Amino acid sequence: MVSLTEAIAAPRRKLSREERRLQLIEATIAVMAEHGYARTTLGEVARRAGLSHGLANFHFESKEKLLAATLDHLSEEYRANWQAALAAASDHPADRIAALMAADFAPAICTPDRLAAWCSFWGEAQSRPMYQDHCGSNDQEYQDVLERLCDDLLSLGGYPGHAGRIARVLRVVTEGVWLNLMTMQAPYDREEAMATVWAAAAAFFPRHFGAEGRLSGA
Amino acid sequence: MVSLTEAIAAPRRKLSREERRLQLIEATIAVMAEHGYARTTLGEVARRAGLSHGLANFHFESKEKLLAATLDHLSEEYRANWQAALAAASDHPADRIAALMAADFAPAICTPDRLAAWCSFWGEAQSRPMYQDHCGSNDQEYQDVLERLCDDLLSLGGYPGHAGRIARVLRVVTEGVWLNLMTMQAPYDREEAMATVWAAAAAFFPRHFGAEGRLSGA
DNA sequence: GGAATCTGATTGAACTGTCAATCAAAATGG
DNA sequence: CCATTTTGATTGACAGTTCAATCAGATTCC
Repeated sequence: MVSLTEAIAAPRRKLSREERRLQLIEATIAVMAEHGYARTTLGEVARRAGLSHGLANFHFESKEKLLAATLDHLSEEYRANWQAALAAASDHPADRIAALMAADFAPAICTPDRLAAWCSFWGEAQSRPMYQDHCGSNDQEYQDVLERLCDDLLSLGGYPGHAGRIARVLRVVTEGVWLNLMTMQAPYDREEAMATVWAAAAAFFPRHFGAEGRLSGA
Repeated sequence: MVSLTEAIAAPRRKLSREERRLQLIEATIAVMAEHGYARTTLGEVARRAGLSHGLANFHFESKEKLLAATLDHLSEEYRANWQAALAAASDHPADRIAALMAADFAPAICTPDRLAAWCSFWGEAQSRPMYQDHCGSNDQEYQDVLERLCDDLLSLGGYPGHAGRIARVLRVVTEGVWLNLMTMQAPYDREEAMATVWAAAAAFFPRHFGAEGRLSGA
């Protein structure tokens, strides 16, 4: 017999396949951030999600596939975020570059949990082939888009320089800042992190970027 | 003194404390690079060194202390490398900055094994307090030195900009490039890696740096 | 009722840390 | 200069723990 209160208080025991998978993936991100890759166990993930550990195997077949799905989730989320930012930006290459760089620090993307999870996947040799399978093409696409935009802005602004290398610098500055946010005892805040990437952009494109980001008066 | 043949044919079963510790540390770096932090076991380290796993505990008390000693070793080696490079450079801040940046790509430091080991320590949440204890002050010292040099060069060259942020950009570019070398399927070579950091330096200090590094005609 | 979902006990493998025995080298003594 | 003793490095077996994966059975949904 199911009472009304019971039905309200207790969420459906049975969630849809996708909802349950997502719940386990989010728990995996949280556990990875707290305990690290090495100590991310199915038991801990299940406990965090309030489920039994057998369920993780039921939905993902193996721990390895759960981790792969987690990486896929992060990768897709990241890609959707920068593509949405690009879609909302104007046609001017400087605006598009600014949108791309700011997107990496969007509150939904740049959370301690997610940064830590990314770092775990980068750092763990064991996960490297998986990373390349799941993220290699996304990373390449991002790099290609950014390089093309840098090339356009170099022409438009009459700047000297090598588009590929400038794009790579802008890219690794973001990754490096992310790494700083993870490894430093007392990291600087989001504000200062963005000021750092704007400093890099301003160095290459001084008439289009300043310490606060995109210069509108150009 | 042991005879020459003896030294070559049969390595002494008994090495000095320091030699044995170093041997185990080097084996740890190799195993971390190959199997990752999560699958770095005392047994595997010992096997790599041709010793029994009990010996690792005998010399380091615990796995955790072996990993801490390994991080210490990497950290000291890194620090000695950049300090030696600085000592060999002229007084001109641009020369000193160039020396510092080139030092990170010295063949002794920038090996696949060592890069992978660094990435493992960065990525593993579990090792983060240890990293801060053992490397926090070294990282800070490097950053302070670099910032001071950037400040000097800004004044000397009459460049605009914020020394702290420029120093941070130069620093994270190197770290980001290191990360690229680890995570990319087909990474660019050392030559291109250095060209990338020179592009960053040239963006901030265009009269002192070019695509090939330090400009001598300034 | 039957399929899909979920639980928790169980199994077997792998790992860390411990310890008593062993052994090579150094120290000591004759 | 050789024999004996001592030292401490080294081994390998063992105990205790943790974990991934399995599975039989319970529960829930349609």
